Amino acid sequence: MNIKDVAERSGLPAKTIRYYEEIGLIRPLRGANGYRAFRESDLHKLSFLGRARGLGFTIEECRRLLALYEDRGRASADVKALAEAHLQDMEVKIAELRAMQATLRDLVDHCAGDQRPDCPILTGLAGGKGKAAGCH
Amino acid sequence: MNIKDVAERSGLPAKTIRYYEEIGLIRPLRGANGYRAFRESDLHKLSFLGRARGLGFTIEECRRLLALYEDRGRASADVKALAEAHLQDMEVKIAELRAMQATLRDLVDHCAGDQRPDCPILTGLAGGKGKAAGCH
DNA sequence: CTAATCCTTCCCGTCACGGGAAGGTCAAGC
DNA sequence: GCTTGACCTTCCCGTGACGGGAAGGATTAG
Repeated sequence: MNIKDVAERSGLPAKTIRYYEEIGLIRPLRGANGYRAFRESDLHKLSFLGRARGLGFTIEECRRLLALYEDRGRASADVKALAEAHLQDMEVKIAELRAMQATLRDLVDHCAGDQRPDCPILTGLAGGKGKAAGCH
Repeated sequence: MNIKDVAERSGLPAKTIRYYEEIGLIRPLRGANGYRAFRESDLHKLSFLGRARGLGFTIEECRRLLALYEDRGRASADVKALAEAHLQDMEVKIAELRAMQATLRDLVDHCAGDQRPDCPILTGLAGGKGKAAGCH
């Protein structure tokens, strides 16, 4: 299989696949012409990576997941720990976003949104009376 | 005021302040020694930027917000539109995170998390039976 | 033979800075 | 006057996870 075939079948852009090889996530063979020659196992790994990335795992987390996936002697506890840590990361990010949202929504709700220049959003950002800061 | 003073007073790192000057968000004066000489108005802008960044606005959004802030003839509708667009962006991001969370949580809940190698998380990522993809 | 479509590597750009080197300046203490 | 230490300056590289595009070789269809 050439790169375009695995790209289509895995749903990943060719650029991404080359990048994954560059950082050592996959090691496709090479044909006599210098072209990458992907095996089914490479395609399989790429699909795995695509799904893991789609769930928000970082590349380094994906690397560990892939290592666990290939390690027949793994303990499912290790996989679960990795996944739960990631769930926790997402929880934190959501909380941050929600906090920012709440603050901004409050400012927005007090803004007339008309042709006049008076704007509680701007005075809030300028450190006016409202509680505007987004300290984490 | 030298950079360290504005850094302390604005809560922004000196590196960030230099960066903001480099991209034209602020234009502090320069002393004879080449040092940046910050006015109160510069400090004020930096605090504004710090709060806007704290609410998750991108640098370019901050640039527009600052321009609106300095434009006495602005319409509050323009500010509100910018803020509401950002609220919408956050809404989308939260929804994405929640979707990923839900999928991963489902996989995690079916994982024993013990010393055995069988792991629904890995089989899910490998494209097994479960619904694992995180297509957006 | 040509044209189109692949493939390769290489390098720069993204976003919002952080780290650190090399070197100039300033204020305090001796 | 001299040193010490805390400042300041610019410059360049690194981050994460790729995307865009150039320059050039390979393959395939007609």
